[in-house]
Amino acid sequence: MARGKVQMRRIENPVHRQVTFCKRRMGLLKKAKELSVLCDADIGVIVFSPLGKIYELATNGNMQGLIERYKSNLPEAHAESNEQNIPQVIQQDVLLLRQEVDLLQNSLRYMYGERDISHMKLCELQSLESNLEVWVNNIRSTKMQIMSTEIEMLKNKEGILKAANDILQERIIAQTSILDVGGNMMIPQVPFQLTTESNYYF
Amino acid sequence: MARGKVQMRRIENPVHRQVTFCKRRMGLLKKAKELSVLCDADIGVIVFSPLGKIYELATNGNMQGLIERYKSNLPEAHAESNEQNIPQVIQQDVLLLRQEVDLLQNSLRYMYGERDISHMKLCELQSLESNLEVWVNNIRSTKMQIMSTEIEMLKNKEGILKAANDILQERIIAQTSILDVGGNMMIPQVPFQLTTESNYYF
DNA sequence: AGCTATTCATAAAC
DNA sequence: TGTTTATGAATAGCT
Repeated sequence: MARGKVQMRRIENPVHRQVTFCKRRMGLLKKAKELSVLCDADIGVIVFSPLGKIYELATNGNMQGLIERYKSNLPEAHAESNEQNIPQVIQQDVLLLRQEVDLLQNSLRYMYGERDISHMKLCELQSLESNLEVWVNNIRSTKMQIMSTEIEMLKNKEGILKAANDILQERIIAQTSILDVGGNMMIPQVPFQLTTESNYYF
Repeated sequence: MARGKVQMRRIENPVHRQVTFCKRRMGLLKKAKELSVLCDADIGVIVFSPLGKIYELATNGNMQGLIERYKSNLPEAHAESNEQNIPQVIQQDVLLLRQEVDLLQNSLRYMYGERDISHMKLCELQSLESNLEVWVNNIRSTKMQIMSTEIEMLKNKEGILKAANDILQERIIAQTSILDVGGNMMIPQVPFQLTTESNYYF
């Protein structure tokens, strides 16, 4: 409700969620007290945190009595055991999650493939296009960074291998001269190539 | 809370009290629902009106279960009873759907605002970039279509105006010749230009 | 935990 | 009760 409208869905960031839980829980209990005082009503509020901790408010100071009063005035629809009700609750959860999945898939479909932009106005398309261009540019520069790192690494590797190669060549030449005393075995003209051109990612 | 600060005491005027009760009760239940959704909490609210009427909200859809859980006051009780009573198939469904939702939300997060692409792999960026390019191209061709239509329309308008212009010029010339009998008033060399270049949208 | 810029809730009036 | 409006409250995002 401040600094931006909040979406009515579970807050994914656990820190934000905890902070919001704390703040809004206080707000809720305050509102309940106010309603009770202003309108002379008895109110009970029970809050289970996601971790199972209980916060409660009973404006008459007695939650048990309030619950008894509630039960005694209950329409008998709720009186049955909860063993049948819980699966219903879960079924509701499943239904909600399915809807959520549908919604998200639709959004993604819009973002990726099936973009029915035919109904958009020219200025909206203009704005969309430039936003996407900024985005693509960000992606390109990130790609460039990654590739630069890769190239740097490969160059280092190449240097190391070249040095090793040189050393090995000298060693081979030395050994050849020793073994070749009195003989005429050829010294290899082409050294063992341990390095190749770097593979760029295009 | 509006049109003057409200005193935190029982509202004496019965009409005002009833109106406030109705409004604030709705607000309280709304707040409870919001807290439940945003912070993944189970909440129960019971309100007894001054006349004894009951209003209730149980965010898990089952006030009885919530009261049981409250009475037992055992944070584990809820989870245990769930695991005992709910078929594992359903639990798996819920788990899978939750994972699906997470996955989709992550994808959307990429697509929309939080474009922290620094952790993405090169191939992912590659794919993202080409998707966006396709998208931008779609937008451009849609823009072109819109602009073509606009240009066509403007050209038509131009033609109509030019024709009107011609007619008006002829009429003016005719009138001038009539009025100019015996006089030497100048015939306008530059006709009234009713057309201009089309305004393109660049 | 405290501070604002915002959004939200709602008292009053109809 | 539903709607509108002016205003006080709640609170999201930061620090």
